[in-house]
Amino acid sequence: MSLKKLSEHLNLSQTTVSRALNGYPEVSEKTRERVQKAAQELNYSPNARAKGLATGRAHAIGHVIPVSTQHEMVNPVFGDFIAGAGSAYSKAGYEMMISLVDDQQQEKLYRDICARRNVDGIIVHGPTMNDPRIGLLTELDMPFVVHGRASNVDIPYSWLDTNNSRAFRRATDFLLDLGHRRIALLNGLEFMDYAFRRRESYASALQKRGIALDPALMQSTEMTEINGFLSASEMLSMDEPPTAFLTSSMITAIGVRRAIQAAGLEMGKDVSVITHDDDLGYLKNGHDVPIFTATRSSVRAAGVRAAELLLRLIANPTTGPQHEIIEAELIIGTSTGPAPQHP
Amino acid sequence: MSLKKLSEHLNLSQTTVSRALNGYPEVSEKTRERVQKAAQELNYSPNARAKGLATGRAHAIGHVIPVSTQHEMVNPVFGDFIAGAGSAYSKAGYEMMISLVDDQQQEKLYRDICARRNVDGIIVHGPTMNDPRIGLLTELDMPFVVHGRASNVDIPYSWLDTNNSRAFRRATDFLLDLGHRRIALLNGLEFMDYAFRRRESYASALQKRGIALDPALMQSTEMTEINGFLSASEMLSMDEPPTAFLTSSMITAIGVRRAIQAAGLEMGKDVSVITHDDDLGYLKNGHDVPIFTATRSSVRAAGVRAAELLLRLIANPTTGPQHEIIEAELIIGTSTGPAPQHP
DNA sequence: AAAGTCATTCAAAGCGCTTTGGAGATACTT
DNA sequence: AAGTATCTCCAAAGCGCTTTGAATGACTTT
Repeated sequence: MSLKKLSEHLNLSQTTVSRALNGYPEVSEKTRERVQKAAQELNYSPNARAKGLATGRAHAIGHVIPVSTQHEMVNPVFGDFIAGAGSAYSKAGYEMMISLVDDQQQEKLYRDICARRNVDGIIVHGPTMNDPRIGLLTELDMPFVVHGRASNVDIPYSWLDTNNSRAFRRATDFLLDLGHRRIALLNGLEFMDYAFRRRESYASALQKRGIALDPALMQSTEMTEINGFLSASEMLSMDEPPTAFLTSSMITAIGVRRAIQAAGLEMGKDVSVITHDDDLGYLKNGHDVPIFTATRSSVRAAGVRAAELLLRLIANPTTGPQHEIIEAELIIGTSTGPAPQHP
Repeated sequence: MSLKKLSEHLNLSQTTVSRALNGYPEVSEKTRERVQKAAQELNYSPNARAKGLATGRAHAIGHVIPVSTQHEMVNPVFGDFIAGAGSAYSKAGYEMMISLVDDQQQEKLYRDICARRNVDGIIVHGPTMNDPRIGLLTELDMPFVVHGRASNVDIPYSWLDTNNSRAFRRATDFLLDLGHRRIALLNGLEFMDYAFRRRESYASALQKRGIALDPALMQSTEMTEINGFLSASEMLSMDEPPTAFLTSSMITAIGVRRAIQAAGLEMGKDVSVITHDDDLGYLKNGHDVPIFTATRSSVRAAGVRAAELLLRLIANPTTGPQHEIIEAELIIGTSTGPAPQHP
């Protein structure tokens, strides 16, 4: 069913039918209703490509997901972020276009996407320090919003980020207040900007209390259950093991819990654990009482807001770069307790 | 940079430039090289919408993800499936278009997608029994591949599925061979076809050995850590608790492990656990030795193969429906052992 | 030398929509 | 009654590409 056929069927011009369906005022209400009814009945939906060509807008947003070739791993938060963003898009009548790209050929892919013009904007995932994509997209004049931030990038750009610094400072302080002095950090890969920020604020919180950093208590790996288990097991078998762990994801924390139990210790009593919790749908942190004390920030909500921000940016191209920061809540679970007293 | 500008720049017609870039033979090699060089330098990529309009092909595949409004949850395997499919698409020069839809308005969305013509094919996720989408897409004449199968749908259609029946029969038999008689099943929601199949084969394996089904040992929930923990805790406190668990996902199994430990029991000795393992990137089942005995089948690989199958279907529209079945491997970890002997 | 082939190239139509710049009909002024 | 404003509606151009059908010139063939 094309506009042409529909208009012939109605004995109207394509102009009138188009205007009737798109809500223009130069059409009588009677005609509009007649047109809408027929469109419904004949299941007419305008051809998106033709519409895009004519209007110059694709009504689609691109998400470019970096896939490191070494790890062949997709960040597990990605599914929830997409779910959030997707719901915002469908409300606004936008499509979501996803491209995977390995780190090598980022620039080419971004250039292609922009040249091909089948998205009106881009969400940049997984920013790193000095991320080159920000300069590139600015130069290519493509609206974009970064999920996260990129330290050391000094041109202005739009972003939406969890306040990782604040969250990890609070978490570290919380453990310090409980008397912990040997606090381990199981961080994500630190070329990722958020991981870099988390380490910085962990470090500064310790130093503010005059506690020297111990590199043996700081790990930076992919955030998997196994890595949490391995790192924690190793640290727990040290001469002076940590009394608390600060981890970057629920999955890592689950690995830490396993290591604690394997070492014959009790979580929340012998060893405390705080984790960041992205509030993933399939990985709820307990039901009534949270299991892990955690800094919680819904990545799904972040997806919604990032999408909305980008859509606003596209609608009003003159407004400059926008920022949004999301504060994580510190929720108290059963995984933390006072540092054990040594005789 | 448009074709028109490029051709003016080269003093050639649009026809010739288009043909040169698309590999048609009616162009001299010298001209072709000149055109390709200029296109490269000026960073020309044809406008995807215009190309699509002219050729009638979108060079994009749609993935429609069901999001149950009650649960607001995205299946965690989705990220890995997409990663697999996406890599196949980018190799073939296709885009991936993702739509989220809540169960209510499925039909309308599918009709719209087909009418709007901005995808050349669709991957159907999460088939249920009697899934109405299969009939609908067949009627709308849109190429599609189902990830999974739909029992009770009798029209032919293309699908790719893990052999869930075989996997769960083997897993159940494995536990039976170890002497277990009270085997619990923590299944996914059973309106999903794969969950239905899994239960059927679990049940038939038990019955084949003359063991009556105990409804108290069969749960069907969303596959979360919490649900695994809650179901297992409840069952372990029964008068006659199960000596083994069969779970539908690693995440559930992790919850079961927690319940076992919380009950003061040892996994692999007091209680055995077998799980299905989708081989997700961020949830590896151990490193050298698997933690859980599991039926393993990479959902990422399934994504690659489903995408390839659909692309083949689109390229050769005359071939009838195609099927692909993926066998899960049974891998032995430390979570299983002989049934404990009661005095 | 005329006719036929072949290799290159081009002008123009068409994909399905939006949008510009009227045109015709009706209602309102004076 | 003519003049003007207001409603409705339409024909046609244009978005950036592919593709058809034809033209051009060089080279063979008769």
